[in-house]
Amino acid sequence: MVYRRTHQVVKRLAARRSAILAAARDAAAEGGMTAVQIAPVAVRANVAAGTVYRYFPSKADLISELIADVSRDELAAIRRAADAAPGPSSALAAAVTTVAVHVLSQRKLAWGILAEPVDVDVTASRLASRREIAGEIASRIDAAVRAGHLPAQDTALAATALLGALHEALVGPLAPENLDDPAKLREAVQTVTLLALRAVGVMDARARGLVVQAAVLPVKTLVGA
Amino acid sequence: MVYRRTHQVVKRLAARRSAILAAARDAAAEGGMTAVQIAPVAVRANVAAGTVYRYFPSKADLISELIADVSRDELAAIRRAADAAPGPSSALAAAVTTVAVHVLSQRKLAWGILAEPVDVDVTASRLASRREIAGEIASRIDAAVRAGHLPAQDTALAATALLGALHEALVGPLAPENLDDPAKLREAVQTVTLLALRAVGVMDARARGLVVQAAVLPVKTLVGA
DNA sequence: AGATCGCCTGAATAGGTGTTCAGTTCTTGA
DNA sequence: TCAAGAACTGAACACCTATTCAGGCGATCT
Repeated sequence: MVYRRTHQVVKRLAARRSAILAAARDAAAEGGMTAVQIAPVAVRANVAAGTVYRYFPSKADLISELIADVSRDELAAIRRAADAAPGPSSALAAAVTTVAVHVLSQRKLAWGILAEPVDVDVTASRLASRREIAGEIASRIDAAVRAGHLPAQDTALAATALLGALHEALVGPLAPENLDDPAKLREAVQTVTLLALRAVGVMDARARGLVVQAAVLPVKTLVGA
Repeated sequence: MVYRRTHQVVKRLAARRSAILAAARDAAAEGGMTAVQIAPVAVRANVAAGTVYRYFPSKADLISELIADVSRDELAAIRRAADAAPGPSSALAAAVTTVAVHVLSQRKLAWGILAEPVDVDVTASRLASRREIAGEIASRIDAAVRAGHLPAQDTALAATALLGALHEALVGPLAPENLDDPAKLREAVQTVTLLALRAVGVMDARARGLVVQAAVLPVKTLVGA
């Protein structure tokens, strides 16, 4: 054999793969999942349509991996924010705020990942994504319960409900329009975070305090970006 | 002219139209929106595929009307339940419980109406549906606020968030599995109702009372059906 | 009964996008 | 430089379902 995968080739292949995924992500961020079509994505990634199939068996696989990627980033951000908080309740508040800020800063992408109609089956991947995020939130709620800050409850169901509330309120079809204005955005984030905290049993007054604390870092991050 | 729409014909036309809509609804209830395809729906309704187009300009129109229909029923049920309640807070609890029970009793249909991918554009219709229901919930929250039972808040956003929480927790992909068991079902309804009430600022203890009260009628209705 | 008109039928059509594959280009090691 | 094999290309293909329409059928009124 006179052809072997040299290091250089391996690197180029990996780069192509990332380029295709990045192209898909960009397309989704701009035009939602509808815009993630093989031909356009190929153009963005500077390859031919057929090439995409050398890296992903099917469109479903491409999108699934896109979803997994975005989820991974999201999960990491949530953990980072929560771990930096001083206690279980603030950690929960930080986690919720992080989700809110993230979905708002990439609304089309978030909608695409979460709920937008796609012509291929990506249920499994979406399910996994939700499970990861919901699991993280659930364990934060759990920690707060164990610390005696919240009443005992079905934390899995609560986490799911919280995410549903955030998503629907912030990126769903009824989401407020002018969230491009940083002030409005901040307000929306705080409003839904407050709702979420109260939902799991944080007292109104205490919840308001947590919201303000939690809002400082993520919103700063977002507005700066 | 020797042919005029006689009463009998008008009635038959109306019946056909209803039959087609009913067929679409049945299909959606059984197999989700994916199952709402012109040919199968036509078969269910005992007409030819072409006939569907004598009643609905396009598949999008058919589905839009289906969505509107279901919404109308839903809204009526919510109003009925809320109006029968003794005060604004119970009315809100009743409204939320009604939504929960309804989506649970027709999960596939609800998922189809709300969020399932469809190959035609039904955004407008879905938006209208959500707006109606969210509006009703918002006005119930508003009434409770005005009565001094809840803190002042952005009621529109709160209503949207509540619906998102209910839907995600009860019919979303992470919804618990065995909700066919009436006991589990009742518990799930109560859990999410409790979350919802606390979210808008009802105190934990009071919320628990409202939940139990509100659960009596709708759950009985559901389990009986 | 029969002339007339509209409703119904269902096979054929249309359109759009994921997927394939024969041919071309590039990379490697001798 | 060159043989061998891999990767890439992009036009053609395949498939699926909404939509159409020419012809048949049935209803209406005189």
